[in-house]
Amino acid sequence: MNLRSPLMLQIATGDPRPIHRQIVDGVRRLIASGELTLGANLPSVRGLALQLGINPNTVAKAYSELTAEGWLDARAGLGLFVAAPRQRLSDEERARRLDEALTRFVGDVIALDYPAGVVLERVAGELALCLPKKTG
Amino acid sequence: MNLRSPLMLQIATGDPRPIHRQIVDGVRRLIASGELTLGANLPSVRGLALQLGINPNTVAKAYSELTAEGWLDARAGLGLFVAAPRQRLSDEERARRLDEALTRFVGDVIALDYPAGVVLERVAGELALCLPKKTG
Amino acid sequence: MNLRSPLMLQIATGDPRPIHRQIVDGVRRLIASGELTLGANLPSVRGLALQLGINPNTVAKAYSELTAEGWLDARAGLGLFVAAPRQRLSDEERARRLDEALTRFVGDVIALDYPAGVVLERVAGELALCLPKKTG
Amino acid sequence: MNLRSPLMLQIATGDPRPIHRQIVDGVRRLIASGELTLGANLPSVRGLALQLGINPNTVAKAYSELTAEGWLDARAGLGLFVAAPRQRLSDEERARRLDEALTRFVGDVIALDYPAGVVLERVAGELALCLPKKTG
DNA sequence: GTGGTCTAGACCACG
DNA sequence: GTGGTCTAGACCACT
Repeated sequence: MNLRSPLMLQIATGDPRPIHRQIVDGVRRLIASGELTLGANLPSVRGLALQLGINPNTVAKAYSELTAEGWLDARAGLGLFVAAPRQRLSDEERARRLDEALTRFVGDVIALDYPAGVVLERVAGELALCLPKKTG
Repeated sequence: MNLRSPLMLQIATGDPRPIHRQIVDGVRRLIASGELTLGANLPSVRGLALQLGINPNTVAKAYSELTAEGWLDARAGLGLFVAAPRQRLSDEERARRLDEALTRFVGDVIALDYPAGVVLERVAGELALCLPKKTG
Repeated sequence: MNLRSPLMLQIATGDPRPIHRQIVDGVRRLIASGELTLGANLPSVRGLALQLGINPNTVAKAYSELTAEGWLDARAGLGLFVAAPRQRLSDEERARRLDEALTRFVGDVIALDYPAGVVLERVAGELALCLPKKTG
Repeated sequence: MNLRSPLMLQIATGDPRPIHRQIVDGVRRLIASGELTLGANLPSVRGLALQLGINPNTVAKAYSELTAEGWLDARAGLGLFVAAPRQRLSDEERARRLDEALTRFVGDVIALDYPAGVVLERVAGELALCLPKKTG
């Protein structure tokens, strides 16, 4: 994998999430799915901002969140790198966040009146895209 | 279950969702799960506000969203009632919203580093709680 | 037409509709008639409140309804924009709402004792103003 | 036409209009369509309340509105009768109300994205049910 | 009593 | 600056 290649990220203007959130989610996804591996060098703040056509401050905010959460390591003068996996959150916190995401997701999906089987298949499909290397 | 009984709803201060959103999600869930059936009378705006320790306007906002979405009927002077179920959204809109919810959910959950199987089990469990009529 | 220009909206104090409803109807009309096109930037919540001499919360309520119905996209820090058109309601729901609007309209108009021809002409005229793309 | 026959009126619980408003609209419609002619005797307050399964106060309120607007004459001890047609509202007031009804109707209908022709046909059909005897 | 509307003013997150 | 949320308190129409 070559360093400094453009991230496979896209900002969707229709997406209700704030831009920096889309970046954070996207990078976490790329790391979780293995497309960004340990030590990979991320685009610079200015580079990614240029690539996505957004304000560098927005990228900086996203990177700083990812660093705070332990996904990235910032090395002054060199850039940002995918950090070694470690227990980034306490088990309590992880469980709490899973509950929250579940509640929100189910609340949204119930309104759509899909059969449970269909929803489960879609969830499984999406997870398979992102998590196989962690569980296989 | 007697009418006007307190709703099985709780507001979590740690939850990032705004309060009125938590109420909307919760009521939709109670309706979908069958705990609130057609014609059931909901707690009054002021009553629920008192029960939850929040401002009546916040409850009114939640109830008004539920009414706009067709889940509740409001009758001034009488109260709020669970409305007759009907297909409110087009198929395309439903599919679009499912995609949106999926993307958001997976984005949230990936960061937690749970095995896909665990997540799927939890989703299945939550759906089973809410959609008993659909799966039984 | 330059962005952020004042909306061609007026609040009629004699109108029995609540203010936020008049705004919702007015904006939907401007969108349907093509005076507000895809991506157009609407006046800010505070700006429109100032223009109309009403409380910003009232404007926010109207904008929030329009966003919930899919007419507008809101981006915090950026503003509100006309959303891409899509089929949001099922055919049955649309038919139900047309029936409801018809019943109400005819109920209101009968009391006025106008000849049917006059009423029809007026309706046709109003529709022609709003749906030029559909009729031209 | 026999006196004191039940009115062809129905109260729809799903209808967002308050009950007394549904009665007022319904009676005006029956008068306008000719189903209730000059001098016809209306059901008593208690009788109509019983027929519709609602509170007599609600019926009384509706009848009092109709009397105030000049549609009915109340004759103490005898009951209520359809009043002789006279100019009940000023031309200005009638025009204002027509405008209001039009604006509301068009605002509601635009959101449904029906072709103008379809809407016009439906309006014409509804009006034909109520107004032919006035215009033919 | 009920729901609905409006105002006023505060605070937050976003860009 | 932007939109979004929440509180507080007033007033209205309906039953």
